[in-house]
Amino acid sequence: MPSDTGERPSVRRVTGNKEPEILAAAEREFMSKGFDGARTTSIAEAAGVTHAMLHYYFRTKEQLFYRIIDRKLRLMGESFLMAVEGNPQQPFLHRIETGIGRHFDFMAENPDLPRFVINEILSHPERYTVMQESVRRIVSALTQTLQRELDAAAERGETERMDIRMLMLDIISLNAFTFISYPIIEPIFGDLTGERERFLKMKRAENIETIMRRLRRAQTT
Amino acid sequence: MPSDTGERPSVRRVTGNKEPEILAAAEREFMSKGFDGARTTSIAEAAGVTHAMLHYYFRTKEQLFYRIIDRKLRLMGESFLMAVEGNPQQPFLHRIETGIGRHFDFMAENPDLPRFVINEILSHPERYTVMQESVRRIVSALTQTLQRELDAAAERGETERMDIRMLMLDIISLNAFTFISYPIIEPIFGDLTGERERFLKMKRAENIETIMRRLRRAQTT
DNA sequence: ATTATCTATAGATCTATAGATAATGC
DNA sequence: ATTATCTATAGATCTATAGATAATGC
Repeated sequence: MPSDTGERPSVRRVTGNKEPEILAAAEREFMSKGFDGARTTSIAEAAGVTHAMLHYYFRTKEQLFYRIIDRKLRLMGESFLMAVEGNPQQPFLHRIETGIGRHFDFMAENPDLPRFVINEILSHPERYTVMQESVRRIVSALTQTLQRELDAAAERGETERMDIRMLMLDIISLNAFTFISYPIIEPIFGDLTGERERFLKMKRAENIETIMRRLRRAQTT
Repeated sequence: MPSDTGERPSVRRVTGNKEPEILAAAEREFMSKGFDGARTTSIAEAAGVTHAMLHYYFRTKEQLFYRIIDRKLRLMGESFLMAVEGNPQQPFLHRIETGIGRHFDFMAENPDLPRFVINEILSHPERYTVMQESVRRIVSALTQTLQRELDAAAERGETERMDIRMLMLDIISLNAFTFISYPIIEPIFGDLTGERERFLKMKRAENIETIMRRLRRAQTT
C-alpha cells in the first residue's frame, strides 16, 4: 500500500459507518409495513447490526422514521412538478402530454410512494400541519400560471375551458392509482397484467389518451 | 307486564349483547389505524366494555378483524358491480354513464374503503389467496359480457374500440382516488374543495365527462 | 345451568438505555 | 479521546387467559 493519499480509505475501513445500511433497511421496513407495523428489531436484523445500533445512530424509532418520510415527501413534491413543468417554448397541449408520461414514469419508479405517504399523513395528520401552508402557496402559484396558459389555449379554441386543478387531479388519479391498485388487480386481471412491463406501457398510453381527449376541444357536436 | 308474548323483551334486557357495540368500535379502530395500529384495549374502551369482553366474544384480535374485513371485502365487490350492472334494455353508453355515477356515490358513502382494503391485502397477501380464484372467475365472466357489448357498440360506430378492463380501471381510478386523496388535497386546494359536497358534485361530473369522452367515438379527425 | 361481566395477571413483544469493550485517529 | 459496537436488561405496552361473580332463563 504505497501512496496513502487518503480520499478513499476503503480497504482499511474495517469497522464502518452503518448508517446507510440502517437507512436502507428502515426504508424497506417502513414502506412495506408502515410506522406501526415496522419493528426496529427487524430493521436492525435486515441491516446486519445489533438492535442497540439503531438507537446509537438515530436515538428513537420516530427519528429514524422522519429521515425516511422526509425523503418520501420530497419525492412526492417532485412528482407533482414532474407532471406540469416543461419547456415553455413548446405548445401547451404538447407539454401536458409529455408531463403525463413523465409523471407516469416517475410513479413507475416509486410505485408505493403515494400509498405510503397518504397512509402516514392520514394516521398522523398533526405531523404535517406545519408544512401545509408552504405547500399550499407553492401549488397556488403553480396552478395560477398554468390556469392562465390553459385559458389562453381555450381562447384559441385548442382546448376546453376547465379548472386546471381538476385536470391535475385527473392525471394524478389515473397515474397513481395504476400503481396503488396493481397488486390487487394483477392476480385478477391475469392475462392483461401478465407481463408487468407490457401492461404498464399500455396503461401509460391509455392514461395519456384519456387526458388528451378530456382536454382537447371537442369537434362541433 | 301483562301479555308476555316474547318477541321483543327489550325493556327487561338490562345486561345485553355487547357484540354490536364491539363490532362498531372495532370497525372504527381498524379502519382508521389498520390491523397493526389498532389496539384491542382502545376498541374495548370505545365500546364501553372491559378488555376481557373482546376475547369472550371473539377470542382473538385476528378473529375480530376478520369479521370487519370480511364485510369490507364484500362491499368492495359490490362497488365493482355497481359500476357495470344496469338495465340491459338501456343503450350501452347510457348504462356506463349511470354506472360511473353510482360507483362514485358508493365510494362517497365508503370513502376509506379502498385505502383500507388495499393496505390490508398488501400487508398480508397470504390471507387473500384463497378468494382470488373465485374473484377472478366472476370478473372474467363479467368482463366478457361487457366486452361483447362494447364491441357491438364500436361496430355501430358509437364508441371507440378498447379493452373493457382498461375502461374499468380508468373509472375506478378516477372515482376511488378522489376519496383516497381527499384528506391530502383538501387543505392544499382550499377554496376548490372548501365545501366537500360542492366539490364532490363537481368531481363526479368531471369523472363522468372524462370517461365518456374517452369512450365515445371521436369525430372524424 | 348458562351467559355475561369483571379483576388480576401471565406471557410475549418491543423500544430504549446503561455500561462494558473494541477499534480508530491523533 | 472519540467513535462504534455488543450484551444485558429495564420499562412499557399489548394480547390473552384464568378464575371469581353476577345476572338470566328455565
